[in-house]
Amino acid sequence: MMAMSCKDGKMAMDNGKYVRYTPEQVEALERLYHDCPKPSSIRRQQLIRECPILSNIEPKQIKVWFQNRRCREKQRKEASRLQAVNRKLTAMNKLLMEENDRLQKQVSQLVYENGYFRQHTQNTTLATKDTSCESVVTSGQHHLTPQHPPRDASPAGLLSIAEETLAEFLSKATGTAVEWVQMPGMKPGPDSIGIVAISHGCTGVAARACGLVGLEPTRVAEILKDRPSWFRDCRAVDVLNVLPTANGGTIELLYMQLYAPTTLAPARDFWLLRYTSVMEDGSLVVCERSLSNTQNGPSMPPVQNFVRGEMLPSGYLIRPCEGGGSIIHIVDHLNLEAWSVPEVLRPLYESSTVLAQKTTMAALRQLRQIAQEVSHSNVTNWGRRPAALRALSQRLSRGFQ
Amino acid sequence: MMAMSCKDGKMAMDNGKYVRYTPEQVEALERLYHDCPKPSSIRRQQLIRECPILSNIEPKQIKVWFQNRRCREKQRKEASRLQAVNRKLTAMNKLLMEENDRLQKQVSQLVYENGYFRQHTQNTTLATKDTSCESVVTSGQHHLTPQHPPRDASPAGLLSIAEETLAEFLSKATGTAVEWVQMPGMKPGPDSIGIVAISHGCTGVAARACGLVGLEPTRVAEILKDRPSWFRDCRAVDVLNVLPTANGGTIELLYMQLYAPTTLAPARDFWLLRYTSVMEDGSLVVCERSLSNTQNGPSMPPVQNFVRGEMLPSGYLIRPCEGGGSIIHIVDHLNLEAWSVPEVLRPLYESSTVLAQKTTMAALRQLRQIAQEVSHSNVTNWGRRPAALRALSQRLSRGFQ
DNA sequence: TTCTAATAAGACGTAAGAAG
DNA sequence: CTTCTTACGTCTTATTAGAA
Repeated sequence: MMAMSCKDGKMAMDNGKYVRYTPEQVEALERLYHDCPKPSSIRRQQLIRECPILSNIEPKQIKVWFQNRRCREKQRKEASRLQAVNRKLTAMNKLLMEENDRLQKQVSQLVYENGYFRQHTQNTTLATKDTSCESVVTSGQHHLTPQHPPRDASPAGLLSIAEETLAEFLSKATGTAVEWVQMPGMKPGPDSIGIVAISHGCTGVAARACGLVGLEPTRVAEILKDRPSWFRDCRAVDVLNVLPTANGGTIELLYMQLYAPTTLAPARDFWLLRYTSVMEDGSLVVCERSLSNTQNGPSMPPVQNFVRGEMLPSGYLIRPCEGGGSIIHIVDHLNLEAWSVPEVLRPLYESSTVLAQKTTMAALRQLRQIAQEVSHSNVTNWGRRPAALRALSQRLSRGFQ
Repeated sequence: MMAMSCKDGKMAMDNGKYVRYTPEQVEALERLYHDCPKPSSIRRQQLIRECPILSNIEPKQIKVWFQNRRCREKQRKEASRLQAVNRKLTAMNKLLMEENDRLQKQVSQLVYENGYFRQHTQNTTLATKDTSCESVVTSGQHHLTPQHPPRDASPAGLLSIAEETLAEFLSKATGTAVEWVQMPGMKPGPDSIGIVAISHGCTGVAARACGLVGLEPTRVAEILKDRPSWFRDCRAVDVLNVLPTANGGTIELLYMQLYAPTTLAPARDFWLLRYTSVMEDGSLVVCERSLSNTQNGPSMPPVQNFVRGEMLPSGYLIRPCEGGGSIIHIVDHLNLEAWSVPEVLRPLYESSTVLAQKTTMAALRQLRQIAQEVSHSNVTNWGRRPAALRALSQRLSRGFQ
């Protein structure tokens, strides 16, 4: 009986032992595999007859050997393919980063040279030509704002402002509406926080950043909208009104207060419209701008001890990445009304670099940190659910045998 | 006796059958694994006692289960890690390419605006200021050439010219010595041949490209030096002299003939110095320039039916990539003496775009094609040697048992 | 012809032996 | 122990013979 049960075990070998094939056998099998990795059952029998070294291996074992061999090759091939792709992408990345760096240098050089030209041209007699040229360059923000019908606080009026804000934000984030120059000391790199640039020669101070984050777009928007949690100068953000739009977006009216950088100057407050929407390609956009009387939009009375600051179209463009994560573009563009502080303090209010460090990069840092926490907590209890689920499905398919 | 042989077979199971553990058992084991993936043998015995569902599994099996489980996790983790890296690199690539595109647009805009300013400034009274500014911008090539002691055809003289050529080539390839603008219709992308740019507002015509190639640097240099094999307009390249340099490089004196694009114009020939050298970082550089009387260098008499063309510092920078392959930068910079052809034909000699398409991109295409052929021939006889070698080593280690 | 059940073959995951 | 290998159970899919 025990003997029978042993044979039932289907080891199907003469001596009932687990054997490894001899190197000669393996070599013969490898050779055959090289010629034909997928022999039919007839071909396999033929092989056994033709090759004396394989004659003591059963047909079933041959079949299994070929199966396993194919499986091994597949696994190895996939792994090496992935590594090759990885190497190529890494190299491409390096090349692109260097090219980026070169372009940034070129841009900086051209922008400063340009500024020089412009400055000297203004002092001379090229007034008419100059305007025509400038309108080509600073295309976006200049001629979008003015010529609109009067707008009020009605939904239609707000939506009009919102859409305009969106367009202007995007042209700064991904277009050439602002002459961005490389942020001093910020080279793009795999370990850097992202690509950061600051404005040159536009009104107010502006900073721009883009980077990758391992979080879903909605989560990113959530985090970034909660400005007090990552922007240390942000004292409060109050949502005064929420207005859904027809296209599934949301318009909010916000009141925001920032701390003053020193006690010698009054703090700033802002009266903002925030527009959150989803674009056709699935990108999430959150953009903001100040509402002011000059636009014929709704207005907000001044608040004591606060100087009303202006936010020019700014925001976050959050694009989903295939395979999780997001590509994020941030633009911060403020006019901090430097005239209202003593002259020695004005650089604090007129420095794009300061804005980039305190706001734009702080946002990226916050996102990076949260993404890291999430990924770490994921790693610890990883690989547990799948097995349990599989076990359950097996149990179900067997009817709880 | 048969029963004994079955036990000898070490299947070590009650009924001698290959069994898979029940879903309940797997679930229990997974839970234990989650708490402690590497239990000691004492701990394992304890587990069997504590967990009634595992009581019919032998201690040895438990040990094996944990071993296999650890192995599986390791494999899975490695695979998912690779994939995650891949996703991240892909996203980073996308971001960098978009940023690149934006920067290229910005550069084009600035360069044209600049040209406009420069043109109009020259017509007015800013002569003194203008020079100071221009020297900042077109830094490299302008003020490197003139002030040198007279040089002759001696090794020292040639080396001096070669080193200068190298420096000027590099400043065009990786620096901002030339105002490169995006080649019309050439967007960088994963499927594109590389990043291609053409010159704006420098003497002669110039094109620049960079890209990745799956070939070793020495092989790349070999291919690129064999210009007639890939540059259809190249009629002949003769090496007249070869001179090794102290730093392991090579200086060659070449005579090159190009076909004329039409029969209405005479062909061009070139009298070139080519300098091949290895940089400290392992990069291979092949750079060339024309030798002409004006430099006090060696000279070459004119050839009948040929118009002597001028090659400004040009060349190939070939940097090895970790994991095989190369990053390649190409600069082609010619002065084709357009004055010598009828006016209607001059655009042919003055178009950087034509140069880029016929020379610079042709080089990249040739490399790409050869790399592809190599990789294909590799794939066909792949995975054969390792197995045979392994089998041999096994046989050796066993002493041909 | 089309549908269905039986069969075969392969992919995938995993238990356990072998070698280092 | 880890890594590789042999062998097997399970599930899926392609093929085919027989029935509607």
